[in-house]
Amino acid sequence: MSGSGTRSRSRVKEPSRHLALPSASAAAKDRVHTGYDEDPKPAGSRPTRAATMQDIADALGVSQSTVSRVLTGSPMPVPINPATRQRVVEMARQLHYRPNPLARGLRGAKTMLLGVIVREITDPFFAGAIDAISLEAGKRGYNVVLGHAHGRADEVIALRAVLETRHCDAIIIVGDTSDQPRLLKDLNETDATVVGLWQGSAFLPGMPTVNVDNRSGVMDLIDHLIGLGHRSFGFIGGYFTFAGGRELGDINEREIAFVQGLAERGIEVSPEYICDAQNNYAGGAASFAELMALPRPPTAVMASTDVLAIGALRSAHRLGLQVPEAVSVVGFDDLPLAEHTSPPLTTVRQPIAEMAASAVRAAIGDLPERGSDDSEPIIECLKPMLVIRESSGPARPRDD
Amino acid sequence: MSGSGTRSRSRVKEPSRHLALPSASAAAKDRVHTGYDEDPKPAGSRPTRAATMQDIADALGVSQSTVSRVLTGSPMPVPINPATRQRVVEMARQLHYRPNPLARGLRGAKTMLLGVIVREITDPFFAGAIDAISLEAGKRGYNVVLGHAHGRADEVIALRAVLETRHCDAIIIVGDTSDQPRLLKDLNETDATVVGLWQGSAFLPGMPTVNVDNRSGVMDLIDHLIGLGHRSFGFIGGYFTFAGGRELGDINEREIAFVQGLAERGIEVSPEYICDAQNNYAGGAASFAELMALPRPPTAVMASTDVLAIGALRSAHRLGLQVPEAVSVVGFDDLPLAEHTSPPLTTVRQPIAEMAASAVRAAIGDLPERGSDDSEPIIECLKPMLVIRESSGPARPRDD
DNA sequence: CTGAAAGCGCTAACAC
DNA sequence: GTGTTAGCGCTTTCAG
Repeated sequence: MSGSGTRSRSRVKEPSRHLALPSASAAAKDRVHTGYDEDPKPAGSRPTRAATMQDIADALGVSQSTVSRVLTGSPMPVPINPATRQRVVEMARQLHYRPNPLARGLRGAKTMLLGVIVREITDPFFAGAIDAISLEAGKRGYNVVLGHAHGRADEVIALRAVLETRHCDAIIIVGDTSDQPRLLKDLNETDATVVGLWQGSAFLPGMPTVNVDNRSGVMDLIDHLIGLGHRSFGFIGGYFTFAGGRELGDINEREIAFVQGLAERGIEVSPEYICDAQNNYAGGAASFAELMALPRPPTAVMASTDVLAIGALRSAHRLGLQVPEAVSVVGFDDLPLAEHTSPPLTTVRQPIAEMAASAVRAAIGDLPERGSDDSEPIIECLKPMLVIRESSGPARPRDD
Repeated sequence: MSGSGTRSRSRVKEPSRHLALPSASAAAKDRVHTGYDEDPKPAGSRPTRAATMQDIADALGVSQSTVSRVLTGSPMPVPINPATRQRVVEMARQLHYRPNPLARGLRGAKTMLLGVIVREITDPFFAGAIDAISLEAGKRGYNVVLGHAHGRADEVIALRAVLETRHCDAIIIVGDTSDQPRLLKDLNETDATVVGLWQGSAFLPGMPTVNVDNRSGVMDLIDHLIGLGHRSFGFIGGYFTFAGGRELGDINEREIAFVQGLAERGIEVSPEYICDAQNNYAGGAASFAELMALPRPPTAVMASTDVLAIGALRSAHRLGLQVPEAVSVVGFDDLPLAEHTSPPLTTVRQPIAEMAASAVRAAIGDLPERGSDDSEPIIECLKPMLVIRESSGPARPRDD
């Protein structure tokens, strides 16, 4: 059967297709003139073109659909002759066959790509987040496409790019984006599922979101500090350059929780005890110095992120201030570095892995086997955990 | 002309396609079964299906190829009636038309995706590298697909995934992979360009690679230290868990340069002065402690990465050793954190941005406008720069 | 068990 | 200027 009506659309190997096939079938008359390339191979660079199913079919004298059936995977809807199957598989390997995901995608298959939009990879916290997400995604056979916002203006563009290029089955937005109204609007025009992670309180209605319970973390910190005798506090907020000076969701929530929580404990904090800085080491250092320069500096400083806290620690060292003897410093996040600073940082640990897992689950569904469970909450809010180390200690006696 | 033979493949909106079209156009008579969408929208979940060119064409009563010509971009090979163009553009917007990259890709278009395989995103150095790469790629309209190796076994798999899913036009491999022979072999079967970044000396012959000049950096450090009077050195090498205990390319090169460079200056270092550790803060701390526990501890410790050096700094602090008075500590990389440690770290700065730019250029060619320049070297090796801060100082007088 | 045929959404060579 | 036609590589009926 390999001789006669075996083709129709079964195109023939032309000189143009640089792929050494075992044999050339006899259907040359079928061609109209594809005009597709008389071997314009530029300059001995690219290796041979990837083999297609048709190549395998032609080489074997079977139909392309048979090849497809064999190679297409397990849920064998149609029984196939073991012998044929065997030959196909063999030839596939021999030809280094690789399925073309684009073609599969066109037919409706998933791309197995998860888009992740993030503000700063360079921020150790987000780096960890990506790590966790990509690990989780990997478990489900997904790869991560990074939509990286290096600056305010770029963000929208990055996102558009990931969207325009609708390669992604789903998208996770990491970090607050309330300053990017268009971004979220755009997202709604995608057919991909969009979920938010660490969106602070700024999530979009209807968008599945997973957050940390910032208030809970801050309260733990406050109670810990108050328990140590502190009554005078400083706060370092943080923002990213391109957020237009606005604080971002989570950090903003932490600041509010700080002020409110203290108030609930009968402690008022005046505005000069609250600093804002760029969310990086230098910003934390500068703010800390500002706080210490106050007429009556606080005995405890709470930084809204570990990065800021680490900057503060450095600043204290430079100022000759012992931590925690002279001032206590606490952070938020519990970065890997937090236990290796001098002194090790008291902070609040975010359940990054769980949060990432949750977000990924919301984005691309449960592990392959399981069915979807629509009863899940749209907004999840996980509690962080207080981690007491050495940067917090008894309040030094007030001077007054 | 819009009336007669207008379709053939111009398929009709069937109930299955949930897309609300503005009007039924004159081509309605063509329809075989107009029921164009009883809006069978499942259950208020997914928004409407993305519009296709055909949808636009049908709505306007023009041919799909006309739509394609209009929407396909600038290099207008064929003149189009401004009026038609206008209507098409308008309808496209109205229908929220988004080109389907998969279909375009099938037709041979680039995916505009750059694969990046990296060992650890969590390592601040690599995080910075990704940042730089993604920035550079963005300038060319490319997005980054992360192939993340969370552990030894996974690496090959991650890579395969990125390859299997041949979405990427090119791939950059960040970090040494000589322990992954299969990986590089696999890569050769791809039709995407593969370039190596920080491959150490382990690059694959023929694969474009860009590296740092590790020897040059180490020599700078050595000379700096010798200039300060140091004669007794310790070295902290590093490896990743899954590299099977082997040191990785760059780190390995640094160790060799360390030993050789010192030898050239007439200084021999015995093996116990060379420690290996996992390349993280804890590893650096442990190795430093080991070194200090030696009968005659070195007066200067060179860590092969800043991460290790930062761990060492922490260890020194815990041991009550002043840096640099008691010991000098130097690193390699110049992480953002390096200038915010206590004391700020003397290290060697890698030209990350330039290296990333170089790699991206090698991977996806020059900026859109420019033509390709084949005269470039396959292997580039950039020189790092010594950055002297406060963690290095005069050698303390020898006890003997 | 296997082949033929119809597209997925888009580009491009060819007609009028 | 615009329509027709042929696919890109693969999945999926529908017929044998």
